[in-house]
Amino acid sequence: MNEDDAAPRRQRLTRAEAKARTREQLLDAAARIFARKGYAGASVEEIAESAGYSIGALYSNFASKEQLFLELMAARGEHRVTAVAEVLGTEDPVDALARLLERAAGRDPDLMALRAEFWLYAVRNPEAMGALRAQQRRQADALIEVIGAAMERWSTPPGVAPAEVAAVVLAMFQGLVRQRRIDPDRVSGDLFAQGLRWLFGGMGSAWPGAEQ
Amino acid sequence: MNEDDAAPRRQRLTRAEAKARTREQLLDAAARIFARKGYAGASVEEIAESAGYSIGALYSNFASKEQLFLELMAARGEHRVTAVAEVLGTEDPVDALARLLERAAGRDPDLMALRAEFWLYAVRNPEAMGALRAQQRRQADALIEVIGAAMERWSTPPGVAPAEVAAVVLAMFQGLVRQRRIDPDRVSGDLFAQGLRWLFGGMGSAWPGAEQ
DNA sequence: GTCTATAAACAGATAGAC
DNA sequence: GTCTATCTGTTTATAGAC
Repeated sequence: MNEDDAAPRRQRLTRAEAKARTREQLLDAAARIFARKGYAGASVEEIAESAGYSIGALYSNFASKEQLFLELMAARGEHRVTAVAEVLGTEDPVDALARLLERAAGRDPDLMALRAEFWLYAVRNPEAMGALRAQQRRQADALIEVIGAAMERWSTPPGVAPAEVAAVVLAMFQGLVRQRRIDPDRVSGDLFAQGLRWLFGGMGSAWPGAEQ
Repeated sequence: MNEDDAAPRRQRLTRAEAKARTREQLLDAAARIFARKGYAGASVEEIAESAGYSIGALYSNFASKEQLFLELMAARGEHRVTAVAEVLGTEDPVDALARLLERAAGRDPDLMALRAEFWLYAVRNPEAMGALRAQQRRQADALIEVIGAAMERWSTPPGVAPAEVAAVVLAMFQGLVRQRRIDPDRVSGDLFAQGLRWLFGGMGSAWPGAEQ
């Protein structure tokens, strides 16, 4: 209805772009503060200040603290379209897998805390579980692709489902990262790669006493 | 100085016993509420009411909300001296191990939430990490005993440290329990036992392409 | 020892200025 | 669109009655 429709490109930013930029900055700040203080422990004032805005600006972009958190939950995980092709070119799939996940965790030190916060929130508010489930499935699917390809180009076992392997690998990884934060002396950095070797080594051989 | 010293056993409870009982009830309530609402989200009023007492009674027994939480962190984990001997008598160590941990988790549905809450608190307040570390070591040590014995009475590999195996097993278990709460359809109940079979099966065989 | 009442600080959310 | 000022409810913690 106004001239912006005819001339969307101005000197710098249109109003819509400016607002979108503000939203992104607020979401980034929210990720930071929620990770460091927790959902209940973080205040909207601190989030707004950390983004360089006021409380009013926050409420102009998000209906409530809870909706801000939910939007953050839904948005994060989109960025994690892991570089699958890169991993497949290497010789040792286990080392590559270990490096892939270590790198993903090392990129952001607050990431595991935020994930734990998401998990707790979803456990306590089941109506939000869908968002977390979608995020976990994206993560698992990316891993399934890598693992499936690695299993195929290598000493492939017959009846092993890549989806199950991916779940176990992810569980092992997340569990070890959490344990390592508590007791670094007892959980060495190589333990994940070691565990992966045990895991993949046992997939081909049958278990003595197991009929499956 | 009074007659209680001479006659500690009365009709019902001494004053000290009554206070200790109140403390225990408050700690139980705190575990419940902290697990359901989180540390910051729980109010001392709700904890006191859930225990059947008033706020005043709570502050008569604990200096602050934070000290109540810290005392809870230090106390829990004592109860978890797992029944090791029972497991060792069975034929299949993997099934036994799977049942052992599943039972430990199934006993209290709030347990994983409380553990996650402890982890987040300790990550955010490093001075409290020692208490969590002590708790994790007790848990790991109990598992090391079971695994070490199982590894010995069975197709024992030579250079595998039970402590490392225990860490990996625990990580896999905790990770799968968390994933299962998010997406039960993709993480079946048998997956943990399956993962254990892969893991132990691969410990004996060398990995193709690995020199260790 | 535990309860009631209250103090003091802080939270989430809103209204109107600019 | 964003900021300042404020309303309202809730929180931790304390003081004094019993």
